[in-house]
Amino acid sequence: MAKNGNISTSVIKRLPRYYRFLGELEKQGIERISSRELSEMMKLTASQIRQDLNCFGGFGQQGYGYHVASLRDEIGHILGVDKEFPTILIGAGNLGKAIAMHINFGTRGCRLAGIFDANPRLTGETVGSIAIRHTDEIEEFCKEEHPVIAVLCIPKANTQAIADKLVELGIKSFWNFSHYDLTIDHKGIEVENVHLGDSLLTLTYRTNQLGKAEDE
Amino acid sequence: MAKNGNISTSVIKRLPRYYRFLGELEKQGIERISSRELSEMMKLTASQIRQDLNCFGGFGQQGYGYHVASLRDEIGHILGVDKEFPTILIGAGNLGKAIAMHINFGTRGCRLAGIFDANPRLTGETVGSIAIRHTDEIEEFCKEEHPVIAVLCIPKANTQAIADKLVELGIKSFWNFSHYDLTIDHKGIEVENVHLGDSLLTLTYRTNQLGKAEDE
DNA sequence: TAGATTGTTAATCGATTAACAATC
DNA sequence: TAGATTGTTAATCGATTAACAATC
Repeated sequence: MAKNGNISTSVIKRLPRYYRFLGELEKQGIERISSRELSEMMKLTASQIRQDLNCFGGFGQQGYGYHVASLRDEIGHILGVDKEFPTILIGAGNLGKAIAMHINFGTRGCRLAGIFDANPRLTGETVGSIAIRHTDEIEEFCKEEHPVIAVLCIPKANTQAIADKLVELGIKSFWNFSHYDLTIDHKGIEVENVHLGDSLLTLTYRTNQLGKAEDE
Repeated sequence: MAKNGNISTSVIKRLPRYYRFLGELEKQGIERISSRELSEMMKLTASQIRQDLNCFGGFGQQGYGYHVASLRDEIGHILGVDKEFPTILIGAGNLGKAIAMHINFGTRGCRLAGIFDANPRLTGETVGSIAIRHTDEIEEFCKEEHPVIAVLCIPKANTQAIADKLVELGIKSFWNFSHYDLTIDHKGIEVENVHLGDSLLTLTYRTNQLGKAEDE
């Protein structure tokens, strides 16, 4: 299997969604599904599903379809849900705490190993079962625990500097929630910028368009 | 101006980013910028920028470029930042509170008018300056205040039912954070699904690929 | 075997990039 | 005017969809 290699990002971005839908199907006790049935559930074309899955290998069987449980396992494995990338979160404000509590890192190949904040008043406070450390301790922590992923929930002014520092300390991937477009020029570093504000603005745009259509 | 109409979603999704970068430039006191300069900052092509902006009108001037402040204003207007869509947020758990506190609704064409939670113990507690109401009050609230946008920070099991109810109460647009793919079949309803877990999972995938490349 | 449904190739569609005439 | 840079058309590229032979 896994004739992996250069998969387009369009495909990659659909994989977690397949994974979720297959999880639901499995939970409902459904054993097999055809690309056509799945396409109706997910509101995309059967062709696209078959095309996407075939980037990684022939997971289906002619005349039968796909075995839900094993397809889900395959996709999970491709995504890396069976990994345990040590992960740190920087910035334990409203958003940082919420991300720490709300996201199940464990089911997504990550292990949340440490939380840091520059505010000494937060030091020692716990989020879930994890104590907040002061940011001064990041360096030592990285040398001991070798985290690979950093979640950034910090003000935009500090983001680039902190990220550069973290790269030196061995961080390979950033999940960036600050209102700043993080770019790292070193290669071998991955960045996922989440811009919640941008997401809301596109909804505002579409809401506004609804009103205009009415007027015609 | 505004030869608006059927703009592709690829373009729409880039608009908030243009808006942010132009805001930064304006803050730095930069008056004019060419598509080439902007393309270098934003890491996309000058051609794409000119193409994108021309969907809406000729905002530039040959031989000069674009006037930063007025281009920003134009894009802001297109996005609808000058609107005040009344917005309600349902689910005042970790994530709901964080969204309420962390997102500046006002600068994005929205006015956060109410926060609701099913847990009566939260009723009366304030988030920012807004008191949490019990979900039983949503109906009355909608009849009085006519909110247009709903932010859903609720468990996936309830999402579809609550959304359907809200459509009846006049909500036009959903910003959905639940781990559920909300689809509304009524037309004239907009949905923006935010799947933070999916976002993390694509980062896990890429992090995993980094390790593999090393082995070659 | 016959029916169903995949894997895969070919056709279409849309988005991005390149090029250049228009024009400030 | 000459130089710069847009607006816009044409060319390219990539992603999606359609079609169908392979095969379970």
